Amino acid sequence: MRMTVTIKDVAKAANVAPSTVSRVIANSPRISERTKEIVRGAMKELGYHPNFNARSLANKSTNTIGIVMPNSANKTFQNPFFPEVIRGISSKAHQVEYGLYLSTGQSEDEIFEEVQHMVQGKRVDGIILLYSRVDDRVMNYLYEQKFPFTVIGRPYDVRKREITYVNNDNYKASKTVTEYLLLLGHKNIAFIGGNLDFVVTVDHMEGYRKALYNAGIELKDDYIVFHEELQEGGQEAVIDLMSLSEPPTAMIVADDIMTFGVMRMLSEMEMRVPDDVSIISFNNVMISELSSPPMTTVDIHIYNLGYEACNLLIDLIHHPDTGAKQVLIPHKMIKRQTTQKIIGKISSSQ
Amino acid sequence: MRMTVTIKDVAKAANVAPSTVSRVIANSPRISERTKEIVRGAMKELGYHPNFNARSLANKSTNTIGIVMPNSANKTFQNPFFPEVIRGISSKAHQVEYGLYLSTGQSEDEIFEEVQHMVQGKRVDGIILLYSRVDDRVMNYLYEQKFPFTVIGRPYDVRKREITYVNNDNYKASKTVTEYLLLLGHKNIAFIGGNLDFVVTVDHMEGYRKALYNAGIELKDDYIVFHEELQEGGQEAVIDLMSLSEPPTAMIVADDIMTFGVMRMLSEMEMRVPDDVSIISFNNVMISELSSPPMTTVDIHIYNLGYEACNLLIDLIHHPDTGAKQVLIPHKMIKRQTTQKIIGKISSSQ
DNA sequence: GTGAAAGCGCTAACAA
DNA sequence: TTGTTAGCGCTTTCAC
Repeated sequence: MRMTVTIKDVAKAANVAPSTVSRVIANSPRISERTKEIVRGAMKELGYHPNFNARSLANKSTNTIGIVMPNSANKTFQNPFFPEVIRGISSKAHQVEYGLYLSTGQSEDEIFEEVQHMVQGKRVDGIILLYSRVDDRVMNYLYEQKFPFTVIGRPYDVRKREITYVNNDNYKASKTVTEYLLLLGHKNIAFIGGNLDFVVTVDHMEGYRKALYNAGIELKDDYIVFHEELQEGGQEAVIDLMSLSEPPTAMIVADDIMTFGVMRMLSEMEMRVPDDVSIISFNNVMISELSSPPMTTVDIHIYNLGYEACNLLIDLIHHPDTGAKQVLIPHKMIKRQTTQKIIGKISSSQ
Repeated sequence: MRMTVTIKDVAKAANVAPSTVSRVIANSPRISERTKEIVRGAMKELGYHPNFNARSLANKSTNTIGIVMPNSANKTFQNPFFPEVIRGISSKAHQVEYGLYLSTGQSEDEIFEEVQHMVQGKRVDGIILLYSRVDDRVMNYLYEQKFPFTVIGRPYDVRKREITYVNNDNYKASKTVTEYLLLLGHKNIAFIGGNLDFVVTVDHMEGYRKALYNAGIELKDDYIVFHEELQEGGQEAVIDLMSLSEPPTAMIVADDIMTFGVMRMLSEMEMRVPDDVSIISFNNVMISELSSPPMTTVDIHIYNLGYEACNLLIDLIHHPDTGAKQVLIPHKMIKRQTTQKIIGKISSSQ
């Protein structure tokens, strides 16, 4: 294999000093156009490419950002949500010529250790957390280290204003969606949430409660279920809910993929959607429109979440001393065909 | 912010030479347990973490592998296939303490340029290509550079044996699936393939042709359609196919996600699956079992594809001079409920 | 506008 | 078993 060509080789070939070559790479204005051309010529001729690690070492900056995903041991990760956020992140990162480094840990401990390595080993300049957990160890660590990071989702605790994040107004979205169902005449509305450790689940819950409260409808514990697993979760939830003496006529589901499970189980039980049960869920991932019937869901603009998170992070890296920022990505309810007025149905009480 | 603690600081604190500390990090057997302990103590005390870039520079190895995805501009990337391969890759990578670096390019040109940077800039030790395209520029480049890389899918051309890859026997899978449909009595079998630039599509096609040929059934061009887009693609394909004077009674679909589109459109046309049309597709991504009815599909063991690709790559990096290897991941048809015997010509019974 | 030289933090010969 | 020292390839003062 041919030897690597370094800055020195180029310098020799162009008859200049290594430092000059370095300046040409950085396109320093203090170098004359003439020598720039000569040097560039030599670089081309020799097939020179700057060594990334050498630059990073001298520079103390890597031009790469770390992406930390929730523990991929469970199936959470299979959610098309992730490719889509990453697509958003990628897009911004590519614009500013930053690279992406991915966490590989499968358990919480592994991830934590990995993040420490990224940070202390100076492997990345900043980190994006693709999730927000209640009292998350990784987030706390990053915060204490004052390492640049942004979160997709909102921090649960009081440091809200000291942490840079991008989020949807999940509380509001959930509230609206509940109100919508209420307007359609539903009174027995179930809530199928994700893992309660995630802040988004908490927010969804609160929105749901508030809407029911405002409408003067009593909260039924039986109508509220949480499930971690996306596929089985949805299915189990349906079994539980439909076994109740007064089964719900509408369901709010935390995640589109879960909705597939919900609809699947419902159809197995020969319940029709939306005739027997109305459903609204969240996210609007690509395949959401491909359910039969296509699902009504809240588009949270996943791509934008990723893009903006990256944008904020880049800012933070360049200007570490400006305060933390928070960005809210607007959501939008996409009405498709899993919701319907409750008219004929006599099964409702009160 | 506190100064970074380096190997020298540790050396001083432990009263040894920097090189000794370095050897302790590498856990060299030539260092006595006693000094190892002392040094480790000092490391802990000072909160030492090795600088990744410095190591890489001195080492000429980065312990990270690059993942190159197809251009994420189009929706291909949203396929849950990708999180799942990456999960497989992650898993192996984490075992051997390798990091993952992700391509961010959106177009073919951008990706090509990026790969060059990764390779020439020594940013990664090896690369995994998550797709195999006919006559792919990136693959050709890597091949010429003799840079360690593995492909998920098979190279199209004659260099088959000189390139390390992991693949399914897509030809065979497609042939089997076609034969199965034939056995169920179907004669009008359509094929809905992906982008013909991808080798997998070619292989699927060939398997389908071969099975029909063996059965003495003439190939109808009208029954063969290709679509790039997963969602719209499936739907458009159905429109075309069902408009034929003799519409197919069975369909082989390149991808589970596409099948969702296919089923969606079919249900819109009030065609029932499997009563009116049987469907088999490929991949068995997580949500495949959540279609209504759950789809029959070929499980290609996506996770294993990723895991094995990473495994091969690590091997290649450590032993660049052993020849190229090829690994075939077995597939398995998962019979669910979208296939059925064709009994009466008129969709009947039940 | 350009060059010389001192690092960035670590590894690996070569010595001892 | 451990220390000395010369790099790895680049950036960046400080001179000129």
